Amino acid sequence: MKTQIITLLSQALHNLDITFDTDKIQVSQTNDVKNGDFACTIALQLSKILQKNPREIAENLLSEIHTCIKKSENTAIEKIEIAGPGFLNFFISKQYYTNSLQTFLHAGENIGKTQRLTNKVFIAEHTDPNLFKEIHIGHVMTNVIGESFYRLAQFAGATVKNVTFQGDVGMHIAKALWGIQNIGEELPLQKTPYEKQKFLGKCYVFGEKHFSENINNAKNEITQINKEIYTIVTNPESNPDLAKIYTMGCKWSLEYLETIYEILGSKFDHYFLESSTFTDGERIVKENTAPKGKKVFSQPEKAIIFEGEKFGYHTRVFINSEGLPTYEAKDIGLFYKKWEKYNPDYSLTITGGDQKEYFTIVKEAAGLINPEWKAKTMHRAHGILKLKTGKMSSRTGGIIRAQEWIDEAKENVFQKMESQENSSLSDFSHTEKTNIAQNIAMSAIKYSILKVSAGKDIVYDEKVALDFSGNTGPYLLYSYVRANSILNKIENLSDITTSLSARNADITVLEKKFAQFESVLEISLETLSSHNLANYLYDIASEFSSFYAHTKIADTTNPDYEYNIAIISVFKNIMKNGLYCLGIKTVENM
RNA sequence: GCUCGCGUAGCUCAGCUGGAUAGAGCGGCACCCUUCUAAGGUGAUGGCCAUAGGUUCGAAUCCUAUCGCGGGUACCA
Repeated sequence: MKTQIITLLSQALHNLDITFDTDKIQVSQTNDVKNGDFACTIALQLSKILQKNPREIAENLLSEIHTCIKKSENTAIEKIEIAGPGFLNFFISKQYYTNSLQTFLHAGENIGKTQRLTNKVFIAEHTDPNLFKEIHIGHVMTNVIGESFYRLAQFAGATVKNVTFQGDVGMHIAKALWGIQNIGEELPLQKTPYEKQKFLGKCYVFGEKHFSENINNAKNEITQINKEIYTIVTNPESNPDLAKIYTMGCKWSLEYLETIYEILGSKFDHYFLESSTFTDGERIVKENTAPKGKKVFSQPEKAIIFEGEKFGYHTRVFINSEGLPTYEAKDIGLFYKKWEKYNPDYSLTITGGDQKEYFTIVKEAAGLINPEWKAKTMHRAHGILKLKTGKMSSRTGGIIRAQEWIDEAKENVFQKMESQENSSLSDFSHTEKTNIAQNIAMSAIKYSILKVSAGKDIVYDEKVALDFSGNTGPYLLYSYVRANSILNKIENLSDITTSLSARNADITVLEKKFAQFESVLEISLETLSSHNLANYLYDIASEFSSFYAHTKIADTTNPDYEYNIAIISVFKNIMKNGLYCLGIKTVENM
């Protein structure tokens, strides 16, 4: 409809011999019924250029628009008014809304899916845990944001690849290995994957503490272990004892990670490991180091560096003075691997905000090696999930484990479910209720992350996990459950909604918002801001709740019965697909 | 120091390619279950949009400066 109005306006402008760039015509959907359905500021924009009173311009435009409408036999626009300083307010006919509702209904469960990125390969890299270390709430944040973009790209028709880059070599591993050797505790061989992971995390913290405070010569020993790890991955025989605990630890971590990915709802197409990228990274960096090669990097002393100052950034080390590749070189290796494996059109990486400049610099260097790497890579830095005490760090052990956060939320939801009166869940088994509780808890966690614009810090306090009313994930799920519950009671649903006649009562705000769904999905992906989608879904859930409270929907005596059912049906599909794009799984009962 | 980002209601945040009276949620106040799930709905209250200038018919939005907070700043990731 918006484009129709713009076409109409540009036609009218043309007829009046006014030159104005069509792209600059501003038409927006209004929030207040009295301002019509769409408003245009064209007369205000023109007043500067034409040196005329905006209302006068609006009058002239209006009569020309009417002429154009008559010629084109356009019936969708019912009325146009001039308001305020010179707004043109367009009122749309009921029949138009009936037709579009019918279209949305026809789209069914595919509503929101487009072909925009067909034949494009889109990689989403996120979560990026370090083996041996604990998975904390910061990882959840990266995961939730990344998963959302993965799904948005999927809805846009792209060939999507969900990947993660796991750190299995480097100082953190050395610290953990040293910790295992020196902590003086028995290995939890018979324990659960979670207990094993906790043990590894504890060893890491132990090693880190001894390293940073250099207790018992730990610094030298750990540095030595770090060097050996790089050898072990290609030749385990170089240090069989160390290789044994290294392999064991990696296995434990990977096993546990699978369980947490399962809970988070992420399925990865590929797991990149640092151990398999550092060789390529190292090679490529050396090939491009002055005096030979492309001279991307230089080696003024022992370390190989990238002089970022030339690009307005700062210098970063790619291969350290020990001759070992840093994370920077591993990332170069990752660029290489991604292109070798997928040759993506879009390669998105999600990290914390503290890596914003780091990533920009590595991307800059990568672009000098292969321009495509830079051109097709996007980076979304998100804020830090902070404790009130400050930035959380797994180095110091001051972390909140992802598992604990989720378990706590799940337990809270379960309690809430049990305390509900008139619960529809009374016949459900404990397992079924637990599953529902988990979905609701995850919706609360995911939505609390996605509803604010990525890039901003989230200050975590206990309430985040406890908050289930208002602008929250459970509120959205609840609206879905209520809509679903109504539709389940309708027997001949498809018969009712095949051919609608115009609504007798006024057009609802809810159905006006349906038309925005597709563009919200598009904007969310293009601007890498899922909070647009999150806020949109809250908006329609809120409209739905109000509609629900004021209208008896399943009332067959209501002349708008069929129309109302159609609205609810479309709402349900939009909510389901919208939540899917946020990585939130719907529940049928709660 | 340099550099990037942020500062909107008591709290947490939307709104920022300039447009009609700056919007939500939470908390507090007053109502609503003889209607499909009250994890809900309705109403009232709550704002020098950090500060000071500038551009403009029009600024929370753009520009400049100041203050406050945070990230980054050579061998961590």
